[in-house]
Amino acid sequence: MDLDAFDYALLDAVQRDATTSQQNLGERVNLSAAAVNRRLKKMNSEGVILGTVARVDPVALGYTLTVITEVEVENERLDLLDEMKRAFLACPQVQQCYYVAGECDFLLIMLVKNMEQYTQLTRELFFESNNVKRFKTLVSMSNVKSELYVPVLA
Amino acid sequence: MDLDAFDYALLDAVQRDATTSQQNLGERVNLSAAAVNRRLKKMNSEGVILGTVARVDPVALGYTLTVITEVEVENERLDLLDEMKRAFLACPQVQQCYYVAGECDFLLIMLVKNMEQYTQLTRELFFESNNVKRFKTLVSMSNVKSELYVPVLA
DNA sequence: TCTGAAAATGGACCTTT
DNA sequence: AAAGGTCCATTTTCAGA
Repeated sequence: MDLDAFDYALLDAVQRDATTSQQNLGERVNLSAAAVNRRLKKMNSEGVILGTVARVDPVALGYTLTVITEVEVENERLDLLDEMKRAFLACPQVQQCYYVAGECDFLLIMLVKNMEQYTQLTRELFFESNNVKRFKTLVSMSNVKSELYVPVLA
Repeated sequence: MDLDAFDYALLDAVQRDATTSQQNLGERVNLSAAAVNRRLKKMNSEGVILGTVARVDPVALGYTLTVITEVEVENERLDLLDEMKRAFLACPQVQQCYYVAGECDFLLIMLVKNMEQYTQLTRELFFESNNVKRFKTLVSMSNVKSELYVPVLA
């Protein structure tokens, strides 16, 4: 799908605040509300817009700790890696998981309530997998920035 | 603010899909649409819900590379760290930034179109700062998971 | 919890390029 | 055809009784 300047402007706006009315969006980008509606609908169905979600404050739910874990695997056999990916995907405390090139293999960003919960999770995710050679834990002292905004300019 | 089981159910739902109507949400959690409206409004104003945003597919906008950078600083003076934080915050390609305890100091997750763009960004963000001792780059080969969902159960 | 007004969405239809 | 605009019906939101 190819996108024009109107689409870019809309993507920028809805990534910042998806509650803005189509009327209001239209006024900003110089388009009728109906045209905005059509474009958003299309970008949704084409998968440019993956979805619309509420962002929740982790602290309000007791998740005061962000932990970053670098995981090194024992064996890079595809079926073993897939099994690990599945386990990470299924774990709600894993917010993000990247499979990376280089010395470590997986990088996880986890949200936990306290260190005990993290310890428990390491047991389930790392020790029981039998394919983790070692892992390194980094604890976040401050979440300077945490968003999924995709730049539309530049 | 304290939250009950209804709030939890609502937070779970709107984090997955914020386009669901309050009517529909009410049916799922056994509450009238008006009650759902009041609760969501309250959680928004109290900051439990930080906002509602559209999630965009980075690839659709040409961002095919996710790069993770571990930054080690030269000097931990607060004003210097704040200046760095500000630079990271202001850079749209930096999706996430954590200030961490341990051997490295900042962990960044960046979205770039290609390696040239990354090289350019390292110049702006690291070399020009004069406070970066060294940095290590990890390239993501697959984004196994990438969301900001906060678990409501467990 | 119910009711109702105001707002928002999304389709139909016509016009322009 | 493809995309915009206007109009209109339906749905949704949200406040007051």
